[in-house]
Amino acid sequence: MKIPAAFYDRPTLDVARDLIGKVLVHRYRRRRIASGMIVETEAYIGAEDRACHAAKGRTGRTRVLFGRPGTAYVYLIYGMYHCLNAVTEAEGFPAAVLIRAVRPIDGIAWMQANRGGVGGTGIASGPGKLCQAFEISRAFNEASLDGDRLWVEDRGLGCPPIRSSPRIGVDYAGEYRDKPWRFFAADSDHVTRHRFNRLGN
DNA sequence: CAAGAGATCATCT
DNA sequence: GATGATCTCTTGA
Repeated sequence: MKIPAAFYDRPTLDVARDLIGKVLVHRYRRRRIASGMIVETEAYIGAEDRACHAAKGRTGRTRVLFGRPGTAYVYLIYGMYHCLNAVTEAEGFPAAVLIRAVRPIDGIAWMQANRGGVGGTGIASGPGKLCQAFEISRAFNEASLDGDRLWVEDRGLGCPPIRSSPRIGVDYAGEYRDKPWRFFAADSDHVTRHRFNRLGN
C-alpha cells in the first residue's frame, strides 16, 4: 500500500506519470489523516535542466536532490509558499517530481481550514495551496516518503487518462522551457487552472 | 476571462 | 543585492 523507495528509483518522467492516481497522506496530531489523490505533477531532471534547482550545482539547498530516491524535497518559494517534491532516480543523479495538485479525500474540513476557508476545487489545486492544505513545511525536507507522518500510497484507484503540457512558471529555462514535463489527470477539476490545460496531449 | 501587482524571505552571488 | 517550480486580489475589456 505504501509506495516503497524503489518506485522512485526510475526515470523521472515515468515516476511523474505513475504518481498520478496515487494518494498523498499526512498523518497529523498522531492519529488523524489528511489525504488526496495526486492529479498533477512536474518532472525536474538533472543539472542540464535549467528549470531544475540542481542546474545551480550541488549547494546546501539542492543537496537533497542528489540524495536517495523517495526522499521529500521541500523548499520555500517566493518567500511565502512551500513546494513538495519526491526525489527520483539513482543516488547521485539530481532529479525530482513536483507534486502540484491533489483531489482531497480524507480530512477535507481540516485542509479547508488550513486554506483560510477556501474549499471545493481550490483546496489543493497548486503546489503552494497543496502544502498549505496539508501543513507541509520544510520540517519535512529530507524526510523519507514512506515514513509514518507523510507518505504516498496506492489505493488501487487506477490510472486516470493523463495529459501533458509544458511546465508552469519556467519561462527563464531556455531550451527546457517547452519540455512537456507536466502531467495531469485529463478529467480532474482539481488541477492548476492554466492556459496550458488547453494545449498538449 | 486575462493581465498585472504585491506579498515576503531563504538561498546564492 | 537579486531572484524565484506561487497565490490572491484588483482592474479592465
